[in-house]
Amino acid sequence: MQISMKCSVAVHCLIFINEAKGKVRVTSKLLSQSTGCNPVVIRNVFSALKKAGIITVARGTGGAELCRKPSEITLYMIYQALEPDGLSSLIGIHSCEDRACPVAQNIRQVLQGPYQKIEDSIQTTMEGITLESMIEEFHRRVPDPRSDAMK
Amino acid sequence: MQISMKCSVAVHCLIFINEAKGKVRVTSKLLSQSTGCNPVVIRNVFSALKKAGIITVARGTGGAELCRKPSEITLYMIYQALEPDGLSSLIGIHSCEDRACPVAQNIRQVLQGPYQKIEDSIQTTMEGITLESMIEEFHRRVPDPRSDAMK
DNA sequence: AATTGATGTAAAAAGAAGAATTACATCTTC
DNA sequence: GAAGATGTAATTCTTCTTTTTACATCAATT
Repeated sequence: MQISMKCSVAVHCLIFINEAKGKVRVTSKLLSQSTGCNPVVIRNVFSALKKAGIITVARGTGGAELCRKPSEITLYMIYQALEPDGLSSLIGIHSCEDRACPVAQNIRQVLQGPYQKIEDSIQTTMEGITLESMIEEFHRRVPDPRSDAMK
Repeated sequence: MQISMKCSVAVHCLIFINEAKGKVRVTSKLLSQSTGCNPVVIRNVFSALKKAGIITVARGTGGAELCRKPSEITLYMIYQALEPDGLSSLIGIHSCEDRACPVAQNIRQVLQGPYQKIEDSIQTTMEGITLESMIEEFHRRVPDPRSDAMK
């Protein structure tokens, strides 16, 4: 399983929610139009982000809002929210433990250390990337008319 | 696309080839029995490792051998040999550039930096893992009767 | 309280990607 | 030339991801 589109869709949603703050009510329909995904996909992303304590979603009336500061939301939090199995789902090992060959019987154990190192390095890198930094990058490309950046 | 079984199968093959050196001729059939994969899968792995200059395979008579020292073979080399598209295939971004929304138009660019960082960290970690270290780990679990480890 | 427009989920369907297999050409040694 | 291997294209089989359908629930408005 790759670091899938779900993750990039989630970042898309979060940036959108941040930009829309105080302007428009962010519904799953609105975001489905912006992302090109089905509204159900957005709602599932919402559901995951909500469970992770990243956003709140109003029932009935609708509308999503961040419930943390962008500087406190890391890419790793977002990824973990969407992928219940975490990074270990990123790596696959063939199964052959039941074979007579000693290599077959031990390959999983031999690979475990190296693969753990890879997962750890991904996690560390992801933890160093905040939503805030991505929003800043976005504003570098699309200056906010309200902000001082235009002066 | 995940860091797939192909990669773990390749490491399996390389350790096997190293262990078999001077003892038995390593054919695709033999490794298919050890790994549980179809011989064609093994031959495809062989083909990729051969192109990467990691092993040589004798035609006609058969038999694979390492053509580098295990200390010179990194996990990244192995991975790259098997995945032509490299690490970028590990991460997916939804496509929505054609939409009117400014977030949609820029999300790809915004994510590019962060995702590049992740790929770089994976590469660095993989480059630090050698076949030699994995063989050592294997021997810690299955002492080689020929080696001094048994004395 | 009925309507409207939204969320929350389960479940089915469609599509894409990975892996296994078949088939056959080619090669080397005996 | 027979036997046993590799090399590779092409097909089939599976599995996973993604999309879509369907419907229950909810909150504000009329």
